[in-house]
Amino acid sequence: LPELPEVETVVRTVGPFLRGRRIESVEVYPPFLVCRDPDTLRQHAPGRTILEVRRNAKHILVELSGGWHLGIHLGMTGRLLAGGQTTPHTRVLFVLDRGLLLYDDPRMFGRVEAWEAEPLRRLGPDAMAVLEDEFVARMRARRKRMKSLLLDQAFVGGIGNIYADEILYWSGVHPRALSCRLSEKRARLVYGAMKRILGEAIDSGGSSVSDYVDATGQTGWFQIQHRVYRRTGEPCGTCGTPIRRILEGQRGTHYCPKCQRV
DNA sequence: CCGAAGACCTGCTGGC
DNA sequence: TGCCAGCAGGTCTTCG
Repeated sequence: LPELPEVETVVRTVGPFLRGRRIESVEVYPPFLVCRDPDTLRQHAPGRTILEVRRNAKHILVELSGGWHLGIHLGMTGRLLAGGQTTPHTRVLFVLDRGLLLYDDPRMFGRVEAWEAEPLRRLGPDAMAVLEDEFVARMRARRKRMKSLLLDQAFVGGIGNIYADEILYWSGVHPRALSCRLSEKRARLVYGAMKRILGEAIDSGGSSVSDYVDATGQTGWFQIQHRVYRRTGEPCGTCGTPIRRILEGQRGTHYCPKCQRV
């Protein structure tokens, strides 16, 4: 469930439960794809206190006492659960001084790792934090198809396949439009759509889970009404033209051929 | 620089 | 009803 709004919801939901907790022990389960270095995690996480839980783009950073960090990425199907029962998909289990923290992930594309220093990543500015002028300037300086650019985490961090399609729909931009060809005005529309759509998704996820510690954001996630994503053949909500599906950068891409002509 | 293709995985669904 | 290709919210590497 993991694009920026879902990760933000997880952090807001699970963060308050974790803050101040002490990690007593860690269990890592084979085949060690999610946690590829179980020894480091088992050696350095127990005994430390969780100071802070933060989000950067789609990454969750858990700040531990003594300068260590947990880096968590949910991949495609990862879930971070406070409390609850282990499942056949539980890959990492943290025993806390009060309660449990589970990382579940059927497809195992996610990652749970321990780092001594804060990990450096080839990551652009966070999509909710980037300033408009910077976003617009960098977009127009690149020559790349808009769908691929929005998905490029080194350009801006946090946008995934669903929100990329929705952002382009709301700003009237064709997924294959070249970023350098957008007018400044149009680029600002893309920025505005990005902030509005991600912000609404965060509000929706956050409001529906409030203080519910063992939720992961799913509840908020499914309340969101997509206008083009996975609506191939359905009439566009604006003009009625059937939504089209193409492949762009190996990702399923949905758009309205009439409303998105830029 | 760019884009395409394949790899990494399991699980659900849509069409026959 | 049952089966299987195709597809899935992400990223990484290799190759042309």
